[in-house]
Amino acid sequence: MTEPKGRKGRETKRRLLKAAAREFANNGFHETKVSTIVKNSGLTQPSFYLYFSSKDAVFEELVTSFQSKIIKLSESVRLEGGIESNDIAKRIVMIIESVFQFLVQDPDLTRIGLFLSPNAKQIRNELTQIVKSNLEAEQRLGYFRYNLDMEIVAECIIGVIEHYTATHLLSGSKEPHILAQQIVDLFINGMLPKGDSIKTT
Amino acid sequence: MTEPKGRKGRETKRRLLKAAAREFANNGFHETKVSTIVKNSGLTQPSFYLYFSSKDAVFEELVTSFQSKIIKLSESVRLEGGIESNDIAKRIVMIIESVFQFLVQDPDLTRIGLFLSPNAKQIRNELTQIVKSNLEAEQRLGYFRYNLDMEIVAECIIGVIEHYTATHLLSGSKEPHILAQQIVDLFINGMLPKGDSIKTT
Amino acid sequence: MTEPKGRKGRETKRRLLKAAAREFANNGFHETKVSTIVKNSGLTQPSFYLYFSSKDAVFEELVTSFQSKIIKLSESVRLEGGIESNDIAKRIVMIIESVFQFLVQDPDLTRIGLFLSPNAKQIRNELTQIVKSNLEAEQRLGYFRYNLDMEIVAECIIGVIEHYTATHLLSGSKEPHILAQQIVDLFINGMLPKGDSIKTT
Amino acid sequence: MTEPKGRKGRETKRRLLKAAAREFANNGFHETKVSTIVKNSGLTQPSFYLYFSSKDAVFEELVTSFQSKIIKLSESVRLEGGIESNDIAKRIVMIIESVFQFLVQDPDLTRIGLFLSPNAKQIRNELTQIVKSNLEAEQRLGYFRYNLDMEIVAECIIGVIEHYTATHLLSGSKEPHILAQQIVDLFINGMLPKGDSIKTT
DNA sequence: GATGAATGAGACTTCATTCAT
DNA sequence: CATGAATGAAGTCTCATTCAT
Repeated sequence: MTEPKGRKGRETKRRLLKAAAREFANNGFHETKVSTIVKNSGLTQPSFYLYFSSKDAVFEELVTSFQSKIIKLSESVRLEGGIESNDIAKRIVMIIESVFQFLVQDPDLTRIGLFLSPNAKQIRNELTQIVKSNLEAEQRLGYFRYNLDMEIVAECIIGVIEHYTATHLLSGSKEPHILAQQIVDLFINGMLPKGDSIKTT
Repeated sequence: MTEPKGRKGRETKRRLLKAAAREFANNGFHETKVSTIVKNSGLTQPSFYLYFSSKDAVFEELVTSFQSKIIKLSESVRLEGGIESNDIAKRIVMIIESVFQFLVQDPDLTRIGLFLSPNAKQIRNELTQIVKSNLEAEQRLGYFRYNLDMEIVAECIIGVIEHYTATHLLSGSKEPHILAQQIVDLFINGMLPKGDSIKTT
Repeated sequence: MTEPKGRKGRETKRRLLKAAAREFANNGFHETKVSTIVKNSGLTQPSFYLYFSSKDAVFEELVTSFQSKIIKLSESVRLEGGIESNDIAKRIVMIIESVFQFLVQDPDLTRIGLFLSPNAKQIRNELTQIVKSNLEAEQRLGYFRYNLDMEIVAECIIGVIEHYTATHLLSGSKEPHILAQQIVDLFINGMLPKGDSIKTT
Repeated sequence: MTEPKGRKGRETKRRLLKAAAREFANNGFHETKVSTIVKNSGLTQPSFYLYFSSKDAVFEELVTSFQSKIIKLSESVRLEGGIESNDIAKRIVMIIESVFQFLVQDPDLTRIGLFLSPNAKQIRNELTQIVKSNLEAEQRLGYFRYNLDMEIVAECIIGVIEHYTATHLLSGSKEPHILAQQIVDLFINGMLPKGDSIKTT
């Protein structure tokens, strides 16, 4: 609750956060018991309340941490946009890969921020908007079909990212880089054999 | 716990299931209390245990119900596949639309079966496999690029379906038919202007 | 929390209220444990919460009960005023005695309502106002010195009542009737030998 | 726990006592937390235990302090009694006023010693005895009605003092001197118009 | 088929107090 | 003289579940 002042306190708090993240990610908010968290941190229950005002508070702190990290990520992505390579596909691959890299880096936190948090919806929304505005800029430059609604595209990409994160990424059964390439190939080139095109309306 | 024999019993059980579904869908498993379910059904707690052996049991029953319905759906989809028109895009649109229609039909049940259930992962897997095998059949017929890994495509489609279901479908803010068209257009034709093609590896 | 519906429930609630009153009266709010209350009622803790939403709630219910009883008392006192005997002193004795009788009737409740409740101050205030307005009426009829501030008198009487209630009445070491007589004698006739009078300002 | 030796130590202890008194007076014993006391003293919890062996100990120390001060007061009152004027009413006014003055001087301590302490009853008893023996002496000198039980009178006076202390004195809404005059007037002269006298038994 | 009443088990949280520095 | 960190003990409350009618 009061921020720890010495090295030992900071260390203890980190341990608690880590243990909490693991429990939340594995068992969800309600199945996670404070007693388990402290046991896994080698502490007793009152110590927990030395660092967090409640069980909700740790959860919140983890969510906030995820949120602020993801904001940093999206900013850095935007920056790289400036040095933009002339190969549009490669650029998108890189972006998606870096998103995957970020998400896979701390799987517990990702599961909490992206799937467990009540804010999750809002976080996804923000991500969608970022992707959308990026895509629209590129669409205006002629890289993409002019008649494509980039909102839809953005939603689809986010959906795919969510899905893969939940199913293959956090479990480590797919490589971020390869995955990004395959997804982008699909979205960029579509499913038809080369040269074909179909009207769907 | 034993199946109700009389008409009144069946009716009561249905009321309980409905109330339970609403609570689970809105608040999740743990936030849902048996006391609330029975209150909303105009019953008392012991009555609840006349029809279900536990809170877990109702939840399970709802999940199972969703699961069996979705199996029926996928079978009917496969059947229609046999009689189908030669326009591949339209066919896919129809399939996806019918999935959306199914999911939107009972939003509470969908949220439970698709997002809340611990089986959700497995259910999604099954769906993915069905989609994949369908797509592969069509790929062999030359409808799709031969070098496309249909596992990837299937996963992406499922991801998109999940995402839209969670964000726009259950809330009623998008029409299943239009949505299906837009998604399929993207997947079929890709994002590039007509005629272009890009190597992503 | 929900009012008991059957005879057994009402009986149980009464038992809880009684046990609670005894504990509160003897040990104060904080030293009183719900666990003790239920033990003394032959129940388990959850049963307590079947009848009261919290520990605060029982306390409040007891205070309210005291408060409403005292209001009834003061009304009945006012009524008796109508049949007013022509002996003013006797009338006052009777009133004070009936107050003592009331307070001594349920000592636990009295201790709670008069000394432990955060409302106690307010309750005393109300009592003071009632006494004061009664006295003023009698003052206007010429029974009392015209230059006496009846607010002061009322406060003194209430103070004395409180004091005796706390020290001798609830412990049973003084008889209400005799006590009332002695107090009234003092207030009415003062301390001086007959005929004397002293200026105090 | 051991008495502080240095100047700084004594100063710190005084700060703790003061903070403790304020908390106890405002919130009662149980609502008062050691953590709050030390916070308001700009100290940490272990420091508290450097000066007091427990929470009970500080409280006790405050009560004892009040008690010893009140003993000094009653002694000084007795002394002044010896040198006193022959105007009995004025003398009593002065005594009561000096009691009020004393009580109002440190309101926190008064609230603790007179109302919060478990010893309060005993303290009041002692006070009552002192007042009683004083009054009896004066009664023997013929100042007061011979048939008046001075125990009763003493109890009443103490009751009134308590009441006014709790309601108007500590809050500052009445002046000690004026209050004392009005009370004494009532007790000395009674409520009847001059010359009247009533039998109450 | 239904209900009023009761409970076992366990979760979160608080607080006075101490350890080690 | 003082502090950052830690803990034992205990209390309030909740909830799924069952008993007895």
